[in-house]
Amino acid sequence: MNSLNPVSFGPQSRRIATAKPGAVALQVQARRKRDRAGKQQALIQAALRLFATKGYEATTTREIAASANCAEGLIHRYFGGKAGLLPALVEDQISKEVVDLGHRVQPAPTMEEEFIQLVVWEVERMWENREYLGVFIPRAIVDPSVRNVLHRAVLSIRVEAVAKRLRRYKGGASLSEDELAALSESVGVLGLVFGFMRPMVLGQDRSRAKEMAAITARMLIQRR
Amino acid sequence: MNSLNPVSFGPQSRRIATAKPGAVALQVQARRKRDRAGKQQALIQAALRLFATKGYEATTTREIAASANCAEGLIHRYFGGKAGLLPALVEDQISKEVVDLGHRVQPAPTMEEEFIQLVVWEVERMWENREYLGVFIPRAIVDPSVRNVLHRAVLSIRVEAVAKRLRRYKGGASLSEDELAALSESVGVLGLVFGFMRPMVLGQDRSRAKEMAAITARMLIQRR
Amino acid sequence: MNSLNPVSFGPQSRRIATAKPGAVALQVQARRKRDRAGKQQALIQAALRLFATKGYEATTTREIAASANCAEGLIHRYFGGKAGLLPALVEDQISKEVVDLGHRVQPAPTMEEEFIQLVVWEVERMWENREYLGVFIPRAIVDPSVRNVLHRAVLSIRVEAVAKRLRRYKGGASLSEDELAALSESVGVLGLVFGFMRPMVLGQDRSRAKEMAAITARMLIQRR
Amino acid sequence: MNSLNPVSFGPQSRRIATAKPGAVALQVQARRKRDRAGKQQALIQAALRLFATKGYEATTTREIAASANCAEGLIHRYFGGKAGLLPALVEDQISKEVVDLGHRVQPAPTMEEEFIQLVVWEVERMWENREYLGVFIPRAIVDPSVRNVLHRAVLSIRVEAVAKRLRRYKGGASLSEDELAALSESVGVLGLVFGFMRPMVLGQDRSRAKEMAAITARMLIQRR
DNA sequence: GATGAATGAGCCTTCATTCAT
DNA sequence: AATGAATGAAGGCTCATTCAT
Repeated sequence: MNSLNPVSFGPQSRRIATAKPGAVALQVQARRKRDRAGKQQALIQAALRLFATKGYEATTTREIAASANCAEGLIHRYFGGKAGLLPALVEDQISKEVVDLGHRVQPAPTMEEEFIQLVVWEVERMWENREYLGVFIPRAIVDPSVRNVLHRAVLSIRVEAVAKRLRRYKGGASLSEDELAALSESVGVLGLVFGFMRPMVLGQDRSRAKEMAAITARMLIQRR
Repeated sequence: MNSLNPVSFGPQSRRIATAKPGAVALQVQARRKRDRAGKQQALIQAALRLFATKGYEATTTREIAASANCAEGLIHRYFGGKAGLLPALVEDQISKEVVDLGHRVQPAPTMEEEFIQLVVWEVERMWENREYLGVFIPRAIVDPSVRNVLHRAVLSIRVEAVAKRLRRYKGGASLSEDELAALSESVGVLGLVFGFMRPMVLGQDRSRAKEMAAITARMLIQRR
Repeated sequence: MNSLNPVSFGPQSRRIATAKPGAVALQVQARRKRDRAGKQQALIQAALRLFATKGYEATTTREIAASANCAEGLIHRYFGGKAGLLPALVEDQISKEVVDLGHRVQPAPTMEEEFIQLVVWEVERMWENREYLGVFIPRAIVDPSVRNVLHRAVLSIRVEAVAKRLRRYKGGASLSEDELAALSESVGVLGLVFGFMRPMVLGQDRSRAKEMAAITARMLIQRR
Repeated sequence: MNSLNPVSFGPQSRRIATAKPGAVALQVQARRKRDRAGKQQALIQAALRLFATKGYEATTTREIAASANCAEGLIHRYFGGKAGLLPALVEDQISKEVVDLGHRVQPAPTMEEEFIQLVVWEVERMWENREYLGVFIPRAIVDPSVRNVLHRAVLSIRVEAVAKRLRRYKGGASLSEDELAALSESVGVLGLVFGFMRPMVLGQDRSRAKEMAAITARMLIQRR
């Protein structure tokens, strides 16, 4: 079908191929590798960072692509557009949340200590997840459907695990069910407040926030 | 919203034809009211509502102007642009925050009750201010310089007032200075968490959030 | 509200105003005049020309705006987007189609001559309207709803007027109603074919096309 | 579409798992069939249909490839890009246009009848080729170099054949050379107008268009 | 001073084309 | 040779800002 072109249609090609002539061999090698999973992860990570740093709306797809070192079009191919990155972020976060409480934090000898160490651990976790929280808290404020996602991610899944751990202690017997529930929820609440809100929203020094978390936890649990 | 908008006619009807020709001058004045303060307030209120509802970036100056029933250009004339509405919002909020704790909440008979009532009151206050918080929490996450504003608005100004009120009680003698400070701060923290975060960010039912606030407050303050 | 800005929010303005400093006075004067009707017409004319020259899809809003010497945004403000220019084009054409047959073409002495002169006139009209036809014929092929518009514009409105003029002649008595109708329609058909299709679609020389139109018209009307 | 696609399985089922391991090679061949001519035809047909239905610009190479059930890249390999499909379409059309007038339409007893039957036949032909016309008429409007192609395809090649057939009749003696030429051309013109323009561009009912074609043809040829 | 029409930079998205596999 | 993942230029459109009225 090559030479059969007796019918000439004037200048056809409107998009002229870019030459990109002097490209360094290494660069050329770096570009155009087929690594779907890798690119997706890179885009998700870049989006997370940028959304957290500048806000969702203020972040451009151009920036995300540049930061992920891949083409802008992939955002649309993989995630259906900028908006599709948000669910993808959630997915990604969930898939990484395999780490169980029990596997990481050894039970403490007393309930008081147990509670405090759970709070401290949770504060740390929230800090680690500050980028996710920084992206989704603003969205939750504006979009009710995001609130549930956040509620589950931040509180629900923790509460029962914490309650179970606290129930093991004899001292727990003196706690009403309501109080136990309140304590269990407090772990998440204190984690959120002192791990994320204080340093990221209210600008408090992080080590001070951690101290305050411990003090408050102690006050909640200690009885005379 | 005090001295302004003295002539409220419901949805400000514009351009109602009048027969009297001598009324023209007055009409023109009515249409192009020289009511700078009023327009400013209207813009601020409209911006607050819209920013809170849709987010700062997603809100257009057109919408704000339309909602405030005045010209888009005024946003730039009065506030120097869309971004200038944010400091104006803060100013406005501060100017309204003249209401003092003492004038509204009568001291309770016991420190326990006092603490709980302060917390409950604070929860209510945060809920009332949910629009401001909904605007500035997302901005604080993204802009460190906003964090201080928020810290002061949410916590600092309260802490000392609360501490003073708690110190009046003899029972307070058994509290260390650290504990007293922690309690004082807790008022703001619990207010923020149960008054704003729970209902507006985590989607929890508001009455349930209030209950939880009271339970947690009691646990913090009650000792056997 | 000027000096009250004690709360500084870091760098706010993201879009920096363009200076456009050395602009010539004349240019400055040329720009930014308020002339809604004029701009609309300019856009419509520019769109018509470009759509006719390059095709609807191949024409960019950027080009249209540049060609009309106004801002791209106006296309969306006035016409609701690129697609809105098409109905606007039709409107515009209709509003200009006030010229009536009778006011322009004097009746000829015989029906034969009358018919021929009507055809010749119609050929001319179609050539004058070649830009509109060049825009809407391709769209009609693709969008059935456009066909009716075109049908009316090209044929319907003419047929009755032509029939009326032909009926005046005694010689017309020898024509059946069917034949009269066919002749009336033929005016539009011949106009379209020899005024537009031949020169613009089949690349025939225009003067040759006009000759052919006259010959064909004569054959249709002349009887031995 | 003759010799190709010899193994048609309805909607070509891809990747049906087979137990036989020895069939792998055959399967692979089936999936990546080395059927260049077939793929080319499939692409051309798909392009023709889509271009005719949605317009050239509005059709994406993705769609074409999907519709032809082969890879997007082939469009570039075989035709040098999207634009290359247009000449290929013309080629393809020409190669199919081997059918001669004489082989299909038997001469009529009188010249009048002959002329009318040729027109009717041409109307039918244009309708059959409406997809090609729908693709190339819009292009001809925009690209002068296409007009010649279309002129030849629609008119030139017919005229001489028609003239030859009409000359056979004695009645034809009474026609001037000019009139004969005009009649010969009229066959193509009437075909184009009533076979394609009327139904596809002006939205007229096709059977009505055919009637009109016959009436007009009769008027052209019949003399008293 | 107030208005809102006009501006145009920059956004998200599409899609022809390239090229590693 | 065939595939389709990756690319990125360019498109339509939005909207903060400017400025003639």
